Amino acid sequence: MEYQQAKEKFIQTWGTLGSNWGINKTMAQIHALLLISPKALSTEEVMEDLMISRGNANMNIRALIDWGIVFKAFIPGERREYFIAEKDMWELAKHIIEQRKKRELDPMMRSLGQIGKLEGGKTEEVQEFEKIMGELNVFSSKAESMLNKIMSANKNWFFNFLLKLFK
Amino acid sequence: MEYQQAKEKFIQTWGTLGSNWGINKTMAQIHALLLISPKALSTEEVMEDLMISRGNANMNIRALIDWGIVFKAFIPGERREYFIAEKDMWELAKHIIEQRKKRELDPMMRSLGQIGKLEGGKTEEVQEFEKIMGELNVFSSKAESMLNKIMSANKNWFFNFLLKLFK
DNA sequence: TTGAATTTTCAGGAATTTATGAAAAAAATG
DNA sequence: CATTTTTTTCATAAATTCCTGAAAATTCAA
Repeated sequence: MEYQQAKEKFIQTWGTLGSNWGINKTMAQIHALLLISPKALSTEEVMEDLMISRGNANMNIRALIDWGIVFKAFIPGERREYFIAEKDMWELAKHIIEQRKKRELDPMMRSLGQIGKLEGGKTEEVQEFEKIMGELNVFSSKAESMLNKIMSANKNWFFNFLLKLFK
Repeated sequence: MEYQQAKEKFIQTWGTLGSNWGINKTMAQIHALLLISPKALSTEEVMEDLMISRGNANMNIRALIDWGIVFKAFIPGERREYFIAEKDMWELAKHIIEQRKKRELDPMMRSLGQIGKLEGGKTEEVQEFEKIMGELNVFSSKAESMLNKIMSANKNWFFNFLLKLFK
């Protein structure tokens, strides 16, 4: 396959994946473009490559920066801003998971936390409700601690590797 | 808080969570309703409780069944169909993860797999592209094997519990 | 300062997704 | 079978999300 063709396929695929997971397609496509680009790109270049408007490019680049998976790159002698993506897959996954947790799961658990103890008689409905809420809490805290373990395990893989070498 | 109020809050919250993650709101709300319901509900009851149309209720209940997180319940002497949700949080998570992987991640990886070796000279772009593709592959297979381990670990928690009791 | 280059914002329009409701199909009853 | 009940389908409407482009704001260099 030819490079240009492969690149387009990747950008397209990454965009579809994003939109399936509630991330807007353009944002995911910009991310894909920066991910495979060996050098930092300007807003101008992103606009041209993906054929999107300035407003769209700007908004989505900012959003990627907010997520911590794209950074500004300072290019000496250049006035415009250039952008580059986080290329380490584990860092990338870590940031995405952290952000989504912070933005969506935490508010949800807080919202459910507000429910507190239910008044009135313990009807069958109320009992079931309280049971499910309890299980949700247990689940979410277990899942969180596991994710933390996984992420720190993979962050320290090099250290672990050294450890194994010498043990 | 009163039961009815808590129930509405939960359904609302679960619906928002779903739509953030690319699952349609009504589907998530029906799921929430069935999750906290101690008894199986009919399409009629779902429609009434969530104030949605028959078509909408039907389509989304079918989708939940497709996902393997809602089942038909046979109620003796009843003509209509009744539905009940998977209540075990780990089973629930397992099904959702499996399905999304199967429906979205696997096709993506397959699509990227089609890219194969790139023709022509190994320019800087081509090198970077191949590097990122390689890392994506490593990442996705590692992530998959970890998820499998986690899920099976939690499936066997009772066995592990017994093991600890006697060790 | 001034003015050119660059970035940001946002109202309105385009595109996509989701819901409705009535008709068709299917299933159960007798 | 014929009839009634229940489920499914799908064209169109409604709602939501996303994009554009031009104007406003900001930044920078001289």
